[in-house]
Amino acid sequence: MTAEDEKRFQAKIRAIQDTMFVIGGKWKIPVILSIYCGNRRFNDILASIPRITNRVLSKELKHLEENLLISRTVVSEYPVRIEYALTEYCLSIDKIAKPMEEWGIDHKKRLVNKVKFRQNEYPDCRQLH
Amino acid sequence: MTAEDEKRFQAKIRAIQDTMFVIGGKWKIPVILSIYCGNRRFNDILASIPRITNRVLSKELKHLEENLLISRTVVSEYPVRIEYALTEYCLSIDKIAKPMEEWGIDHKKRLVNKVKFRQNEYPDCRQLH
DNA sequence: CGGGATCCACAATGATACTG
DNA sequence: CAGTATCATTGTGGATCCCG
Repeated sequence: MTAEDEKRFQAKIRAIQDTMFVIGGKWKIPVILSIYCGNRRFNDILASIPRITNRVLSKELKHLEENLLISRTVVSEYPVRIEYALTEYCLSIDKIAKPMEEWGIDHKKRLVNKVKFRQNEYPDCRQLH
Repeated sequence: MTAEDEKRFQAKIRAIQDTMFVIGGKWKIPVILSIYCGNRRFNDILASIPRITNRVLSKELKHLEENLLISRTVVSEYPVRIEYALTEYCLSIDKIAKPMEEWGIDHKKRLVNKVKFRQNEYPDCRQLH
């Protein structure tokens, strides 16, 4: 393995880690999908995702905003509202979400006989409207 | 949003979370790439990934083996060796790794002016050989 | 309503030592 | 060599309260 190969691999790892940093974790995809589904206000999003707390949601929204995936708009009416929306750019994550979804489905079939498959079961999401 | 849409979204979220559970986290991609690069023995892999500890590596290897991405073979010569290798199936993660890599690279360009981009800087990987 | 501040429990990780 | 065991530390998230 040459030094150039090394560099390529390092770059690859970093890029993948970057992606995971942005959309990885327990709540980012649910938050994005919640907004995608029509929830625009903090408490609506909060209510739509079972078991999430306001502190965590707050952090996640900030993170997603910093990464340009969502926008935060102060609507200055009375009373003042705050609205979240997906950015155009956010739709680009479908490029990764799709393959991940497909792989996840395939993988589950492969492990159908195993018990210890997933630790953090994603909760029922019945309130997504 | 109908009840069926709801179910579809729940399934989508779960599938993506499943994928992240399997290949997400700090070390799984580095471990896979290390083996891909030719490291087959525990201590070689350990030495090739900066800052990983044997305890964590041990867990990661077990996790990857349970998920059929790597194989663990006891070579009964004298002295006994243990060899890790990628499975054929493991190569299928390229379907996700590629899009993630590309997205990560694009995303970084977009955030070139932001400082707080990535928290856990992946270490220099100079010992990957 | 949209969060921030604080406190606390538990999980994840590191360091070090040890074993078959 | 290929890990496990133990302990200390850190981090992460939940629960709760509070505030403009």
